Amino acid sequence: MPEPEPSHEWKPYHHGNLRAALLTAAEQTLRERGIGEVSLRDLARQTGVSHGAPSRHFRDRQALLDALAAVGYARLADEIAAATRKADDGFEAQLRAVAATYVRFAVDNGALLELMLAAGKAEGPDPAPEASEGPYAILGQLIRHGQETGELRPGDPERLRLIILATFQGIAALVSSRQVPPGQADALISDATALFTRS
Amino acid sequence: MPEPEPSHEWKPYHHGNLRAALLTAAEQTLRERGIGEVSLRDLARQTGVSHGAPSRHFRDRQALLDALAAVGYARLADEIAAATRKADDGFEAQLRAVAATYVRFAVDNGALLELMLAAGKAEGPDPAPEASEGPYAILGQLIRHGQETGELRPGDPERLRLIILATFQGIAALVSSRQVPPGQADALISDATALFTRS
DNA sequence: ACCTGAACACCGTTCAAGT
DNA sequence: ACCTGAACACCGTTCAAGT
Repeated sequence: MPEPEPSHEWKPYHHGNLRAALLTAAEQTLRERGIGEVSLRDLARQTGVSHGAPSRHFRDRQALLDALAAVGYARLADEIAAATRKADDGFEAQLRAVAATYVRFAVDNGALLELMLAAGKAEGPDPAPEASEGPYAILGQLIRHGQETGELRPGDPERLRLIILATFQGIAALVSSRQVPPGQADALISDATALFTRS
Repeated sequence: MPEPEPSHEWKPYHHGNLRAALLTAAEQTLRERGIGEVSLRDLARQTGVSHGAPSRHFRDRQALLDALAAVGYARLADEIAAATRKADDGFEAQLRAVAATYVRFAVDNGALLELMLAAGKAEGPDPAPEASEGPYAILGQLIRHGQETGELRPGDPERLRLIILATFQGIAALVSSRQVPPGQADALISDATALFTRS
């Protein structure tokens, strides 16, 4: 007896969306086994498709990794936006919340974050969002607001943004590379934040 | 006519030191073509040796990369030590010199530094030196000295060390990942240093 | 349009064998 | 002690061919 007819005309062989399935599998492999273990052939096996199929959706391995990095940036931006909305009890608390979110993301998604930062160094198009959007834009807005209300020290806001970003990113890197235990992160973030707000 | 006798008894087949030759070739390949292109087989070809030979000196590919990271840490420590010796015109200048050296190292040896930082996350033994030695020790000494003479703000020296280290490392990461043009690094370093020294 | 499957040129790792 | 060379199980990428 025949299979029930698929709802309509063309239907992908195995997936409604092989592309999405590959990305999901890739992120899981990245998390569990590290970037070196992410191979197109293995992802094809995991999603039940022949080893040549992924090339329809990603020109090569790097294209898949770039797409994964873009997913990571979108998620980080969401998390930071959510954290700032939650911490509405003052400017310094919001700044701390941004940092804490960044550090937590770095700890929970170490390999993914590494991929996101490394993608910027390659030749191809950078999957990182522009400074005007994504996770960094929120920090920029926060800094301008803090300077307007006098809760943040004065000075070139762009340079201040970069220093704050560098410090938070550096703390995240120290925690993520286990040079600093995660439990110490909050104290470090508080110290650093106080450094910036204290005029 | 016979080859001139080698000076004495045993002589390695092709090298006085295959290990060193492999590391040199690896660093060059790392710099010119990126970490993904560093393969044991290719290094064996470059050094004129069979593809199985490297395993006598490095158990596997990761062991070679770890050794390369250790070389990097040693060189970074040397450069930072040299920079602080040179900049003997006051505490703040020394602190700036350390940061500038770190950033320059990151720009000149991007892939190597990435390797150094990534090695800490793997399972095996970390090639990074202890906090009591290597590049980070110099920063610790500098900070203690700065606090004693009152040129650096007071506070837990270990936490201050970590924040300063994080900030410098973060600036280096921003420059290295091209989120900040190299020409802007010095201004950023000066701003950050002033933030730390100004009580 | 989307996927298959063979083909090619690469890997890392292991291991008996040579010197 | 140190290296060779074959063997094995993997890769990424390409491309004619199928549905």
